[in-house]
Amino acid sequence: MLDIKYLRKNVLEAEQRLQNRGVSPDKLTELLTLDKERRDTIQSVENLKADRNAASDKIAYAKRNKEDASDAIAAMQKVSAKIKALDLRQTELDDQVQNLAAHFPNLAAPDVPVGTDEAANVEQRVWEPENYQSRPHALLESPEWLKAHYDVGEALGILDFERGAKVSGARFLYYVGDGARLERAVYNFMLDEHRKEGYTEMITPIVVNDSAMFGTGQYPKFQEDAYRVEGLDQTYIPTAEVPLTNYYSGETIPSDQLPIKFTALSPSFRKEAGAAGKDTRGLIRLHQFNKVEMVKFTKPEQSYKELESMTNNAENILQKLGLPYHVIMLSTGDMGFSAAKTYDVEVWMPQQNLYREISSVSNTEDFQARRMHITYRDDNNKLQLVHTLNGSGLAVGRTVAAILENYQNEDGSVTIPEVLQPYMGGQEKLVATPHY
RNA sequence: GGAGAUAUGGCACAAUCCGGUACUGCAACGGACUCGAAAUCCGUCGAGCCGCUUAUAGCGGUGUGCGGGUUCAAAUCCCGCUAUCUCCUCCA
Repeated sequence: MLDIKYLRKNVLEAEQRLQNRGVSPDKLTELLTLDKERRDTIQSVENLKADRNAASDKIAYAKRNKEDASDAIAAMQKVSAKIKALDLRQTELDDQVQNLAAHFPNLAAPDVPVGTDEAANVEQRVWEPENYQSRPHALLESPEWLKAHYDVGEALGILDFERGAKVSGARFLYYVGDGARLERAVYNFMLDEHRKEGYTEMITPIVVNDSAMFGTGQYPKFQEDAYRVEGLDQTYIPTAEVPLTNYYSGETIPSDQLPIKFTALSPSFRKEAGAAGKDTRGLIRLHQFNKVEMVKFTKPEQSYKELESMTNNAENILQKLGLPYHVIMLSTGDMGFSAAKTYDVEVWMPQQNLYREISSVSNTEDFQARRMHITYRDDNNKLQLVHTLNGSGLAVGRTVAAILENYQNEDGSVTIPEVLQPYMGGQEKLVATPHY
């Protein structure tokens, strides 16, 4: 949620910044008009209430002295009727202002490139392992035997998309045998790495209420992509960002505890409405996938430093796994609803010959904190909104996909990245196993 | 799932039956005493949110778990909801 006082006082600047995020200036005018009417109504009703409070005192005083107060009561009956009508009007206007404001995306930080889509994104840096040139995957033209991760997985008998579709539907799968073991190794490795960086590990509810979904900005605008429990005020989380960030909703965090860092593995559920036909095969786009998430609560002055370090925490995982990647800064048109600034980390997929998003790290500044009412006390003991950040660290399924493509061998086997071998009982390779 | 109870400031509580300025204590803050501190004494203290204005402040509104209703007036009466506790039932 944006600060309506800021919008009121900086109309021209706000119009421009909103336009950068694809919001027409008309919307702002509409909001501010409603807001003005709302404030006028408040003033009228508050004057009446002040009168009524004074009159009520007099009535109470008269009654205590056994005096007649029926004239005053009759007069107040009329005033109260007026107050009731105005209160009703004010509630309507409050709702309208809130509903409208709830659909405004966050404003972008000043250094975010302005653009309408991903074409305006700006590459920040590229990384690949030192010995990467020695592997065939780095060749500009992939060798013929190089397979897509889903073909590797199916040939090894460790990914079963068919049975996933049979039992659940499209975009669901079973991991089988070493596949399940590899997935488990990957997320255990990620959680251990984040723990070393000072993140507190959490296991969260994976069903949350509407107010939590509103708090992080999924609701009210993006309900069609969510798995909502029918007839209940509950939704299967699209990301652990929701329960992790809402952990402190409505609370004041003691300022000496900031910054606070959480990490959690959770399944993520997405309907992928509007993505029909995209990435229909493999682990890239599923209705249910595992993700290790990172969340931070910080003071405003430290949030951008923490954004950089959170991005580095995501990169660290890929570096230790030896997977090539690059980091891009998203443009104003490509960022998510709640973000003020976002870095995407994209991993190299040699068979597709392109980078795929494997992590998205955002600073939402006080946008989510204002929706959730998460505050701290500053040096003057005044309540201020915290800044919240979130990032994937990383999408587990996509990491498995990247390993299968980057570490596959000509004989169809897959070498297990060294850092994962201790998590797989010392196993060094995935080879085809008899299957069920 | 069934029955009962509870929800009031940072904390602990009173007022609820029978509607009329939300009591008191602790904590906190300011001051006195003291070389200093403790103790003691005096004073202040409804957080947050909203609006207005002469804007580091002042005034007003709101505010007794949440949402409604009745009333000139609701912590108090009525309806709905949520959470917590106890017991029963069930269960991993």
